[in-house]
Amino acid sequence: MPRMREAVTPLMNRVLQVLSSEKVHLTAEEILDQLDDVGRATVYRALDRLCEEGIINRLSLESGTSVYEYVRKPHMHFVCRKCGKLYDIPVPMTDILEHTAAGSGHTVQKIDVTAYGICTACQQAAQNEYGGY
Amino acid sequence: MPRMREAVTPLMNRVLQVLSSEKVHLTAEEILDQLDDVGRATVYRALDRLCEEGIINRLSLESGTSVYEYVRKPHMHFVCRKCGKLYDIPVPMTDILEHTAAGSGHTVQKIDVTAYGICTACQQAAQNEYGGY
DNA sequence: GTATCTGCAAAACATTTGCCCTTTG
DNA sequence: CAAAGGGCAAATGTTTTGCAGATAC
Repeated sequence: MPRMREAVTPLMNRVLQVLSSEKVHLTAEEILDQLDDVGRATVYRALDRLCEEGIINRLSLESGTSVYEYVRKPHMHFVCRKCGKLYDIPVPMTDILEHTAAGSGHTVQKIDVTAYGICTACQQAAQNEYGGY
Repeated sequence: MPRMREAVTPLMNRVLQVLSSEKVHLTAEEILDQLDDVGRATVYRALDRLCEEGIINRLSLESGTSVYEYVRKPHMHFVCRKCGKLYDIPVPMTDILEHTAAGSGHTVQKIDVTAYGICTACQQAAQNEYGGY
């Protein structure tokens, strides 16, 4: 009988384990660093398939890199343009947005809401640097 | 007297002219194609500065490329994962999202709302291909 | 034994950098 | 002439492709 494609391969599981660690959002490179016997291509392939399966979520940031996170409750992201840190922010009306997009007749598979700006921490740092006396 | 930086350089103007053409969303490559006496780096620099000035908007798509558009009324985007086409969709509650993000104390400079899925055109094409009789 | 999973190295792609020449106030 | 704009080629960084070996049904 013909072989069939695994839903989740051993390597996909190892990637998921890395994604369960302290840091919630990881780049492909960060995941690679924690799996040093594994090749680049393999990690990228695993990430692609985990996205297809809907287990993880890829965020494409304006910096040009992508970060990956487990799929959880809908939420939006805030990216600090100074320090690059990514914050999760709960967003209550994903369903409204989904409805809006679906209203055009398109089939919506995913919605990204991402804000960019300067985070509280960087604002305070700037304050201490220039505002001190 | 010391020279000072132009707000909008001649080249930035040429880029804006290209962006005023039929197609609303253009990649850097598409803009380059229409300005064939201009170097890559120059176009990218102009695009960066136009973004800084708040005249145009950079969209970072999950395909890894960016597209640029004139800044207009707030709206969201729908990207078809099959044909890659980008649709504009009016979105009424950008202010709510902005407020949500600002609630965390961060300074919000920009909000991206992008949906991904299969567009009406591609759905119909698939229908005709497999559903015909 | 055939399709899947994986590794490695090279390729591809988008964007940025460094350097040099030109222009302008 | 000092700073800014622009061109070119090379570098950078991220992701993908091609190919070969191992594995599982």
